Amino acid sequence: MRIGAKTDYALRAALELAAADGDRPVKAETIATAQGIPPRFLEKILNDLRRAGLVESRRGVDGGHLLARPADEITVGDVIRAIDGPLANVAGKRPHELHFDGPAEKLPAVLVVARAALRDVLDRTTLAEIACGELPPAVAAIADDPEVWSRRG
Amino acid sequence: MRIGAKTDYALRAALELAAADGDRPVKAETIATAQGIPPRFLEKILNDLRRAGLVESRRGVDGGHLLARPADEITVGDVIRAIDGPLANVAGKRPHELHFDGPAEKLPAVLVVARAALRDVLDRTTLAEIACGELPPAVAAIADDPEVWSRRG
DNA sequence: GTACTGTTACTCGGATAAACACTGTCCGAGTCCCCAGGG
DNA sequence: CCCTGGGGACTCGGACAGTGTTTATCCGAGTAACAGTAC
Repeated sequence: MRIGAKTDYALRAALELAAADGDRPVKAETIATAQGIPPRFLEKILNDLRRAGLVESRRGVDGGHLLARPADEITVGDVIRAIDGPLANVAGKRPHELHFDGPAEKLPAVLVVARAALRDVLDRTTLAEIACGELPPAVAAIADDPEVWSRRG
Repeated sequence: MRIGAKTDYALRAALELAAADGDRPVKAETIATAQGIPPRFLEKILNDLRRAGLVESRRGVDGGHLLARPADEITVGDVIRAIDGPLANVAGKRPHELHFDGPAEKLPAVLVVARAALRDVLDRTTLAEIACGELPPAVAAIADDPEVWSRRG
């Protein structure tokens, strides 16, 4: 699970929009200073999110950006996919498209299960839940286990 | 979860070693032709695996490579970490090292849980289990669900 | 009052670029085993 | 039978290169709201 700076920025920007969720759009620069994101780069990112249908933009005075859907209908997985493409890929292919011979035959199955495990977390948690600090019960239960935080990565 | 060609090669090479697990080493080129891996590149990969302590090598006639530990004590996660570094990183840091202010405060918790979910699959499944086609029950149960294979990823 | 025009503030989209990672190749050097040959 | 030397087979390690990705930056163009102005 490699998450680049761009995707990280996108997630935090989306959360900033989720928190400010009124009718009034939020300016790119407001988000940039709030989260310490390079302003010009952030514009590009918001563009990507807009093209993915997650964000809407308004030009002109008092313009800015706002979420295209309610914050409780957008998941972390949605944002990651908008920036990075599919959650899991192996050498450029999706895990379920792989075909190996010999002892590696069952390897794709393991990777597919790993992808499912990721989805189970990332597609279950919405921006609204993170923004107001109340994670889904299944996620919060694991996050409360200190073991999960300390061990090697 | 982005897995590059190199990590993919490493996994398949390790499985090839797991399957041939006798005392006699396997030549790099044998593995390369069996799995369709560029031979020179594979040598580099086997070197990385050796430096990570997963593989041992013997030079000379009848030399080659073999697993440093029994195949049922090496997990998929071990191989991925040997090639790629930590399973999860966000903008170059480990998920549990992140600190955000404002609405993104709980984001690291979600990512840590996602990492734990990945580990739960990748650190549970050993090379031996894949090589002989018998996945751990918890993994096999999910892999048998056709839903997991078809949906977007 | 209405229509027109200009200003301002912000987004949109593409061009540009440095740094880095990925994928793969090449080659010389090191090392081990086996066999041959001599004592 | 033992010892020694050579050759073949294979790994070791690093240098090198082409390509693509990441992480930005910059700038001109588009556009919406608002204010001011002429009729």
